[in-house]
Amino acid sequence: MITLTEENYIKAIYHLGKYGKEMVNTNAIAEALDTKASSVTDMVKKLSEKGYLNYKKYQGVILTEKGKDVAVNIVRKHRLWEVFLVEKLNFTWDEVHEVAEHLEHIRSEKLINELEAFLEFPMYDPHGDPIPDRHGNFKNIDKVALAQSEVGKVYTCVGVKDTSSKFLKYLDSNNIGLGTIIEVLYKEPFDNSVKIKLNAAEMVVSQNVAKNLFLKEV
Amino acid sequence: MITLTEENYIKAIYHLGKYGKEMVNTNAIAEALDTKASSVTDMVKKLSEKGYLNYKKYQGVILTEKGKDVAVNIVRKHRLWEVFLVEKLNFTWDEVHEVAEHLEHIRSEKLINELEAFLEFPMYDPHGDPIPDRHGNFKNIDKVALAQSEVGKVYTCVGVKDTSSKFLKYLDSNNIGLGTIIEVLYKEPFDNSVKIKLNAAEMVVSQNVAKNLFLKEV
DNA sequence: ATTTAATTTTAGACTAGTCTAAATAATATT
DNA sequence: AATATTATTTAGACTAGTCTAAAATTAAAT
Ligand SMILES: [Mn+2]
Ligand SMILES: [Mn+2]
Ligand SMILES: [Mn+2]
Ligand SMILES: [Mn+2]
Repeated sequence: MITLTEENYIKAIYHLGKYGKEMVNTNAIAEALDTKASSVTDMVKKLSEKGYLNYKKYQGVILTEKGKDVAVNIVRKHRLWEVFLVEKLNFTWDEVHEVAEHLEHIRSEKLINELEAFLEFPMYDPHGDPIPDRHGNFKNIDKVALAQSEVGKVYTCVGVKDTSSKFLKYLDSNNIGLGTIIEVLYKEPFDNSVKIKLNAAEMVVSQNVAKNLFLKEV
Repeated sequence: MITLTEENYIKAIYHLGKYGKEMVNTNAIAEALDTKASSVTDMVKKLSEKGYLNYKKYQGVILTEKGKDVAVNIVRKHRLWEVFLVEKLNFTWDEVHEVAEHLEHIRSEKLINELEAFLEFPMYDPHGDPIPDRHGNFKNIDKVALAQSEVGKVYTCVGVKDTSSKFLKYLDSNNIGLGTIIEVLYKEPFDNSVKIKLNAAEMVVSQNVAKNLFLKEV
């Protein structure tokens, strides 16, 4: 039996370690889950004993295959619920995360597979993140942050890194969303801000924004 | 803050006490929640302190208005999710209860109100039970158990008392469901079994079945 | 190579919820 | 009315998860 709390730890470790590929240290987990480092130490010991990850004292943890399977399954549920909320229940992309955080823990194979079919097997969630299929397979779209884009080229917005309500509302208020066409006009070396063209208008976004907006060449 | 466990206790007490109108004793709660009487005592003390019910030692508990509000809201969520599972996700009426038991605890006003609208404001759940509106109002249909029906009259099946998978599958295998027309042919005094006519065929059902099937005169 | 700082772990305590076993109260039976 | 039975509560212990404060380890800076 796996608990809701254990699932949250495993998912956090999965994301912090780039899909479970890198080691993750204690403080990073504590930060992500808004808890204390000592609590994390206790939990990773337990998760290690249960076979979800490998733990070396003072070194950090890395997910096992078993741990990655759990993580991917939760991510799958999280993203499918997000699609449901936006497509069927009139949620906006800045409202879904909090609710999906709870729905992702509902345990029913039939529920999630039927939900997926009901939504007609969506490939991406409302933030542009890929949705794993029932076998845990998914492909990452090759995308580049606006901060790493090239001046003069034209891109489509395909995702966001920061999924906080604040950031998403900022994008909304500037008419930036998935599918928006963006031309990179100029990069200011002084503060790394970027001048872009969208909907025939020009605007300047900060480095912070440029780092959290993912694009794909058209 | 109210916990998931507290919600389950309050809902159980609500059902055991006929919509929170009657006192409920410790053992009944323990039985319903598959827990021990001593655990119940601890919990009702806490729920009493939190104002969800009135507790008198050795006497039992009865829900306060605050407690009833919580209960009705959980029942609302439970039944709306059941409708969703049957109407949209191809669940059968014997599969929904277990999953709804978890979904009912997801806390989001917007979620449940949008879900209700998405389902086009259903009046009844898949077992014929009424769904409270967002203000907690609902009306009980006037129904009678097959065991209390009158010989010679014709009824429609409008609900079930026992919602266990076993009972519902029994009904399925005999082609009895909500809306089924049933004529009461004969009541056997010896064992209180009932002979009925449905779909032009005759069959005999046990007292146990007769007590758990709700009908309405046509 | 020491000292300092940052990170991580341990030790001990706390809450929520549960259990068993013993004690108490209420009810039923003689 | 006294006794036996049942229902309920108390006492003490346990697990999951968390915290603070102190100890131990690792990494950084002299
Ligand atoms: Mn979560
Ligand atoms: Mn998302
Ligand atoms: Mn429940
Ligand atoms: Mn139901």
